[in-house]
Amino acid sequence: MKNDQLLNSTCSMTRTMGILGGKWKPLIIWSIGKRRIRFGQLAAHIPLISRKVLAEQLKELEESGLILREAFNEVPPRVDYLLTENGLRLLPILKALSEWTCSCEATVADASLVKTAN
Amino acid sequence: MKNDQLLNSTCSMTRTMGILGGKWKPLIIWSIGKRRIRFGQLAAHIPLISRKVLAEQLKELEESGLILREAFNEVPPRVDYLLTENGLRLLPILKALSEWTCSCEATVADASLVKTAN
DNA sequence: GTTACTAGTAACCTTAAGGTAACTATCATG
DNA sequence: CATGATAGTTACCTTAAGGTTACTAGTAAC
Repeated sequence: MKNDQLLNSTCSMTRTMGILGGKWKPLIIWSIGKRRIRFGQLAAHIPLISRKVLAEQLKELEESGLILREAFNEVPPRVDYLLTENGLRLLPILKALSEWTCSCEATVADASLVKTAN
Repeated sequence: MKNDQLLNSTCSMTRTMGILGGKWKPLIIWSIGKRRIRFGQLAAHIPLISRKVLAEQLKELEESGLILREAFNEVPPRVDYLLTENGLRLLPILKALSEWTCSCEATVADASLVKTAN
């Protein structure tokens, strides 16, 4: 599946998957949050993703207009990432998502308690 | 990356990606919505996904407790899918996501209007 | 009595996604 | 004067994800 096909859909949920689909982008946006953060910090914050993939995803997020990349002309290199307006507007939604996950886990935990009680 | 690693994370956003990560699951949940829907209808509703992958994703969603599968013992076979409580609670969040996408597109459209005006 | 219909599944193959290791440049420290 | 630190990138390879085709079963319509 080419991602373009998702992006060109007339269904806005399908286009959403074209922008945010995959395993990493919401997590990266959430990890950046409201602060300015360096590449290395970000990589340390999300240890499950390799630096190569992180760099790729960041480039795509920049192209989608969700993050800004600020490179300083220093050696050793320094690059900061931060969310754009559009990226920031995603944060409360991501927060709701993560709370949803926790509440789902709570229902599962309750169910297993009941099971244990039998 | 094994999906289990995401699911076992201590970070709830990472676990969220373990549950909903990928390109299809939110779209499938959104397509089911509040109704009861047959496999074939669902496939027709999301033409970009193949039936094989759709079946796989539905199975995973069922295992995650987000959808229910009701098979009728008929020939030709009939199977209905519908959201569980946990699945239903996701709908408003997905709606917010899709509205977010539309509003992002609006800002891009505005920007190109400005550009055209120059 | 052939055909179509449905909801998958299995085998097989292709493509996308991800991982690893090596490399760059230059300044600061030991 | 060698070492380490940073933010990547490239080449190369592996793994995950997805697509295609063929197949099933029993009833209904033609």
